[in-house]
Amino acid sequence: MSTPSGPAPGAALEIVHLLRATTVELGLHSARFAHRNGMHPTDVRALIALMDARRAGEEMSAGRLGGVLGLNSAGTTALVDRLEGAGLVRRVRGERDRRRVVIEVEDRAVELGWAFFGPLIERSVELLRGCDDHQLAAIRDFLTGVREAAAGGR
Amino acid sequence: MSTPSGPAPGAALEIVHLLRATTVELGLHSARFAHRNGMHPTDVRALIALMDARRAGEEMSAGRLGGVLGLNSAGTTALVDRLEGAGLVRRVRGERDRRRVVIEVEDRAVELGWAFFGPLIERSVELLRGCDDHQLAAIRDFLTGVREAAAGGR
DNA sequence: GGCGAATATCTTGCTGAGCGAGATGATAGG
DNA sequence: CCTATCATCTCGCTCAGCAAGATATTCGCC
Repeated sequence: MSTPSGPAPGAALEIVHLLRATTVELGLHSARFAHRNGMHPTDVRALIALMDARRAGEEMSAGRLGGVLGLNSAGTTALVDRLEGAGLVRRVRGERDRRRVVIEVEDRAVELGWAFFGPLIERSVELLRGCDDHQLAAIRDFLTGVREAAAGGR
Repeated sequence: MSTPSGPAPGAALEIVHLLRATTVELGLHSARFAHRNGMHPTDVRALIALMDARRAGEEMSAGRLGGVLGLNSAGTTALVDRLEGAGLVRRVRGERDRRRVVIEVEDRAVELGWAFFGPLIERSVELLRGCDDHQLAAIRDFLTGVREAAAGGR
């Protein structure tokens, strides 16, 4: 009994382990989605980044997409070729700056993603429905803290 | 007003989004670890699986490792060749069944992993230190539920 | 005990994602 | 206009992972 506020000694480590296991499982879930649609993990990451940008109301150019995913220009071109060939995105020449190529997601990709990830999202929301403000704040603070710690590791 | 106990309408969705962002950030963190040590993402996943097995007191054979990672036998052999060449694991012929090859992690790999992931783990534990039992239970139940939902998607 | 089926790993040859270097097309500054 | 710069694409290559088959070991059956 040396921890003044900690309720159980190994409980925290157990939760850290559980977060890692959850991360792994979500990764496998994405991999299944990719495999089932003849895609690669990078393609799924690209679609997620594109949809995030769209939700934020931002344009995503080819170069920026490559930067987010850590690809060089050649790999980015090949990626967009794959996605465009699969009918999931389209290239649109930049209006203001005609050097740029803006990548837009087709509705089909959004539907595809929602059909696969929708149930998981709904289930997650349902899991949170039984929580009070105090508990939601704890979950939010924990995830935010871990995310910042992981990002802070340079 | 349709949610009887839900405290805020969009708060749940926000947390789901936050979990995904955290997952992405943890993946990037692993990728940095891999890149910094001249490894590939699969190599890191393999080391994690090996250390998990060791902590659970189980032996990890080459075939089982490949199964966990979703590789076929050829890819598994190449993976173990890489890790062995880097001095991170060693092959040990099975004692009871001499067809098997048991993969054991070298101490060096454990130290390497701890040096990189240790601070993140410690920070996570610290984040949980301020939580009471009620909040810890909420975090645990949420993560467990999401993990099961992701795994349940076949 | 010995023989054939089953099991675990390794070898060979190939496909394709991603990298480095450089070409092509578009814009801005003098 | 002419050059420097920027965004993207093309070419040639490397290497992770797959499919198929070779090799070594064990187990069941007679």
